[in-house]
Amino acid sequence: MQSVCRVAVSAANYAFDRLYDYDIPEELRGKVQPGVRVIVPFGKGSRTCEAIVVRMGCDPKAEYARKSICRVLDAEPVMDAHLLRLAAHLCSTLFCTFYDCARAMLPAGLWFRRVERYTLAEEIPEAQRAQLAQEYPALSVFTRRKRTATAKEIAKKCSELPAEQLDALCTRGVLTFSSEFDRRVSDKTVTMYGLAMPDDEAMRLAERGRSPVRMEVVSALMHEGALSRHDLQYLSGASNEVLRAMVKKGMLCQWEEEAFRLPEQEELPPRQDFVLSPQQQAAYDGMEPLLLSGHPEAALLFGVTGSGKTQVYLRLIERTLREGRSAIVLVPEIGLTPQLIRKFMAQFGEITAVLHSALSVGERYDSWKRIRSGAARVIVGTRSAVFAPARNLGLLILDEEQDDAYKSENNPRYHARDVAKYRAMQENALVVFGSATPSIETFYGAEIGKYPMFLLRERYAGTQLPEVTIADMRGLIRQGYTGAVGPVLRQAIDTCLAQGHQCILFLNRRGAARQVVCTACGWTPQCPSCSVSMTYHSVNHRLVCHYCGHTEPLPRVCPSCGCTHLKTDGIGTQRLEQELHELFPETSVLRMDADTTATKGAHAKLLAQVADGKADILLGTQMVTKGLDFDNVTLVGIIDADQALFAQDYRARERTFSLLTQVVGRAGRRGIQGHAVIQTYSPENPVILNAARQDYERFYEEEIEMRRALQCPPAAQIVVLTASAERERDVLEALVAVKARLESLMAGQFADFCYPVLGPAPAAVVRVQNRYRYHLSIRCPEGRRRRELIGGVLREFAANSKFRPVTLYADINPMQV
DNA sequence: AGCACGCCGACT
DNA sequence: GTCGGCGTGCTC
Repeated sequence: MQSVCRVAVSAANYAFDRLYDYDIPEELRGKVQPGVRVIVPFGKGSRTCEAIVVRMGCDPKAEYARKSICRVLDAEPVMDAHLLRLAAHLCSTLFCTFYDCARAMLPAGLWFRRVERYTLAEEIPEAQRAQLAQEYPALSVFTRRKRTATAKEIAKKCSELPAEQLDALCTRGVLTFSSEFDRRVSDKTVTMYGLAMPDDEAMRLAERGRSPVRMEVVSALMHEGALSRHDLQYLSGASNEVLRAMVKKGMLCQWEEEAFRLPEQEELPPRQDFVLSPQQQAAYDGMEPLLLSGHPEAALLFGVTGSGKTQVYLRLIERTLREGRSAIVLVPEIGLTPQLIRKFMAQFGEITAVLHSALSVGERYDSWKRIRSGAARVIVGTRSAVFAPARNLGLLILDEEQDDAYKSENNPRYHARDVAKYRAMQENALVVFGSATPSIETFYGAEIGKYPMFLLRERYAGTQLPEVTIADMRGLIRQGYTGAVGPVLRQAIDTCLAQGHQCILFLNRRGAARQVVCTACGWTPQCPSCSVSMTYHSVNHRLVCHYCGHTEPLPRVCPSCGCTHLKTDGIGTQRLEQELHELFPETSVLRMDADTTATKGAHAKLLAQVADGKADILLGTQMVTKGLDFDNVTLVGIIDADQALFAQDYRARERTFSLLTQVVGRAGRRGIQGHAVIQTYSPENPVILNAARQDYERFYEEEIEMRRALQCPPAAQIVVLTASAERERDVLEALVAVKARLESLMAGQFADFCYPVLGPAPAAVVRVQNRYRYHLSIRCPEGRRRRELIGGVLREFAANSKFRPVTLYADINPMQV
């Protein structure tokens, strides 16, 4: 039996993240194996530290004294050989530590200990408790006020856990037992607040106390009736303390409510048999041999919006399952709707597992365990589900593969597409990239013959593509139109409503992006900790920073000149909602954006209202673009198509094209000719024209030329090194030093890997949460030399205490530069 | 990161 | 003489 092993420690930072050798004490020999987590002494002071066993054995020419493993945390591995290799591959290509990868790959539930709690039943009065305590001394831990205690607390007070007493008390109904994770990221319940007295009385009380915050709380609750803690704090700006005090004063009442749950226990619709259309069947027939080939494959399923890609996925998954293998389906965060989950649940029943950020830590952990055990073999989830410990993986599907949500913005800054390709290669699986508007990278791969491509050109059930009108918005203001809805769109809405149909209006901007400007001196409110101006939210009359979430009330007078005329400018969904109420007073408008869907379950409720025909106009941001199939929606309006084009990064055109194409595709689903109106100030822009024609190939041809000229992906990869610190000078000094180091290495040792280093340049938003951010960028190909050069420089940097206040990280092809 | 070691100034 | 300031270096 092996007596030594090599581990990756959690305490390591990038400068000293390598494998460390440890002795395995005799009594732990059988328990230590690759993939289990252990506790080891580490560093000068031999502090205890968590680590993961990466392999057995040790460095043969090691001449140092080894320390010994203290404890083994897992009975069975939490990472199999494939995932261990994947983690090693990711940390070398993405320049992060092994534990950064492990934390991304494993469910949060593994990192927190379970807490076992005993609670004194409500109907037990204090006197009875005291009496029972004579028979059961364990009850002396509880008092009139302390009615719940953890197993640890009880064990401490009683010198040892009186398990028999506690069991007996539980069976007698005196105590109840619960076992939960001690730090839960998202709970199954949310705390709700409501007024505990009549509205006017509460308001009078708040006024008498001369407390503006309390008045805000009362008025918010007067409007909404009841609100979750999160929403109430957002609307009123009240702190936890204020709310607690108001509950204590008897102004508010507080209760727990069930939070958003995925429809797991809900009755599932019966499994539907479906027949593939000829083109779907052709795509399936093309991919089936790839699935069964027994070696790694990748394919692009290029299907226009509404062509029924999902049916092809379902058939491929069925086939995978028949081979005894499992399948992972990834969807962008925004695409994972209850409707989609229900579809998979109905088809595959209890072997389906869902991995999604709305799950509580416990639920996520349970899903993960079911996958690891092999009980769940169809995994549907968002980005991080690409790491699901699927047994015998046969198929990986990335739906809407061009979506930005597949790229992680935190360490490890991976792209799910690349991880999927790597996993497929290692585990001999098939990857299917599905999209109506493939990313330029993927389509390029298909063009050069790297991936076979399968087409779905017709929309399901012969639905025609909508007729598209481009509405030129130039010069309208001069003609007296000040609103967001121009005459062409207005006419189209009228026609649509007159026919008894519904319409969707899409505004590519968040909630209430209204800039505040002082009409006298031009002052605009800035976030105190970020270099962006704050926007005005009319629901709560507050200014909000979209980068750090800071909010403050809208000042009555301009703090700069004292003028009382502050103009709240711009168009947000809220303002547009008002405008629509004025234009179409008889119709019901439903708004769907980050604000109205903030409360749990709100999203599903809104969708149900549209499906039931209770709303004539659905108005929203990004979230209305995907996955919504409503038979009665015949008109789609895009308020401001140019919005996404303004961003200067290389992906702006692609994002705009994809967004417009998808939104346009929402109109007219079944048998009815749909209509789309695109409002724009640049009606000759080729991206907009191509999107209106739904002409992907033409867009691609123009875009790939642009990417070649600008040396952007897929023509080249961009490595961006970002430095941040509280002092701007530190950031710049550090980056100048890093740039000099890179250049000197590329002049010498790395003469074979020499590329221009650009920068330092300020990040798109220079200051976020009081930290300044600048970056360097290098366009260079991936490979061993890049890993050595960038990895070496980052390691040197992390080891250099001179740069202590500055953090530096690398990002490959970041979403926004 | 976090801890020990080490080499100089202010102190009971 | 020693206590403690933080610069330097290492982590199996």
